Amino acid sequence: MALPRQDDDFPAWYQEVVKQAELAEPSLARGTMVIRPYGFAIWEAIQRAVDDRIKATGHQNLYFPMFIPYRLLEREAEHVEGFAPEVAVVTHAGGEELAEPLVVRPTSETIIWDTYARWVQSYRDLPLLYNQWANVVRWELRPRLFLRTTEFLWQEGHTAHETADEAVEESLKILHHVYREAYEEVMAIPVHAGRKSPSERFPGAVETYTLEALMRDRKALQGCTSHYLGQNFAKAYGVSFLNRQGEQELAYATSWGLSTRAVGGVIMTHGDDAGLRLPPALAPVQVVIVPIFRTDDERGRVLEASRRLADELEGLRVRIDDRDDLRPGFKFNHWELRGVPVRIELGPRDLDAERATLVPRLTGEKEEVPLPKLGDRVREALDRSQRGLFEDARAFRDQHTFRPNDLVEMKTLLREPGGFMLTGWCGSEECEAKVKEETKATIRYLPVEPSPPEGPCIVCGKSAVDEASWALAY
RNA sequence: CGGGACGUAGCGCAGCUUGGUAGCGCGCAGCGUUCGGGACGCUGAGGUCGCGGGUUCAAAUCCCGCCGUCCCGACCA
Repeated sequence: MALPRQDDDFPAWYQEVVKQAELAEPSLARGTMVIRPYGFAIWEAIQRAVDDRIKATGHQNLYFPMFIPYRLLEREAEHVEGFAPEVAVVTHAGGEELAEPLVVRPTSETIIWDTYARWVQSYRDLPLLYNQWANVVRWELRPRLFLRTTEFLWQEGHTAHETADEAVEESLKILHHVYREAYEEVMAIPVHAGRKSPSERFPGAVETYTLEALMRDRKALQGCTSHYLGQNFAKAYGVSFLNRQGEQELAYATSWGLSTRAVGGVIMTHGDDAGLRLPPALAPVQVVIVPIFRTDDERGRVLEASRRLADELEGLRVRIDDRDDLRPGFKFNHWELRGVPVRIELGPRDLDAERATLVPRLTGEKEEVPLPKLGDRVREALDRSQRGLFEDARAFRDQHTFRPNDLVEMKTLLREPGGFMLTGWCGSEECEAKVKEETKATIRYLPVEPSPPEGPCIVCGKSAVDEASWALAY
């Protein structure tokens, strides 16, 4: 019943919230999950936020199949090397062994670029600005609900461009105007936009951009990726076009994705010991009205007033919890666990005084509001919750961002209190690997534009080429 | 895949050492009393004891094999 405390056991807290709030549960095949209606509603709200912005930036949705001939995967060397270990392969179907095995897509660059080859002949055919909502499968070793499941839902955008500049611009546009906005304005999760180090890059990418957020256990979560793929996939799959100079040229690619992992980010960014705290823009239920009564007479009065109130809150997602068999205290806990931003208590005492009791999930403080003012106050409380969750998360993140002077200090800070560590980095993979070996921290992001910081590499002491942000990560 | 823990009712667990009628709490159903921070009483339903094999008159319990889950590590959106 009671949740484990976050400070005592964060992973146990997380699992219990997901289960008790009825977001999702593990299913039969290892690492798969059933997303329950309440959890799926949160995902749908994220989808809407992302999809609207994808379309607003000029993209169209389409759909590619989930089965990809194995040989297609093999054409891009880096790509196959990166994904082969975690790919599920179908060898039998229709009661027979297949002449050619099919992979269940771990991502769709291969089939999409193989198709694009037939769609692109001229610079006039470019750009292709397409996105698909799909499920993908990656055979992960250690699954975790929402954060890392064998099958997950996501969108993957795949664009083809005439020039490298245009493709780079596209991948950054998506990062900032689609993903960052969805994260910060809708999910109320503050993020750092950055660039991945070569060792953390997507297999086959020239550059991988990322949004990184800090969870309440002080571990970082990668919120999405946006890749500039250069001409690698065009070359592997033969996507060439006649350019403005009349020469054959390979198209420039981007791909970018945001997955159901984002739901996990919402849980771990905002949740507290009482359960979820959902930003109103995302909350399947924004306002819950809990009627309080003893006698049948009171029940009639209070329920009627509740319905009137719900009507007045038109346009908001309002729910009246009129279950007869449960007492108010139980309902309070029930909806707090589910993160509903605003609760309104309505009982005989309130009605007699022509007021209602309003309780924002953000603060938990009860406020008595005269009925005529309630509509305005509810909307105000929702606005305040949306902003408050974001501000809280940002303050938490900033309080957990440090600039250690040496590796020893960084190691100490990573352990307690934890968070993002900003340091100079010389750019060598050896130094990166050494930090990982000694602290388990990895480079979460580098600035989008490389800008050598003052001071040396925290590992080797040579001059730094980049400011790296290190953290323990999911 | 390596190290550790664990699989018994929907959930959490006891029972196993020393083989012999499968139990407790929560939840669930019915009825009644309750109702402003996780109510209570009575009655009741619910079990291939993870799966397969072995030992035995008899296996949740002992033996062998397998499967799965969780935690820690390597891989990762």
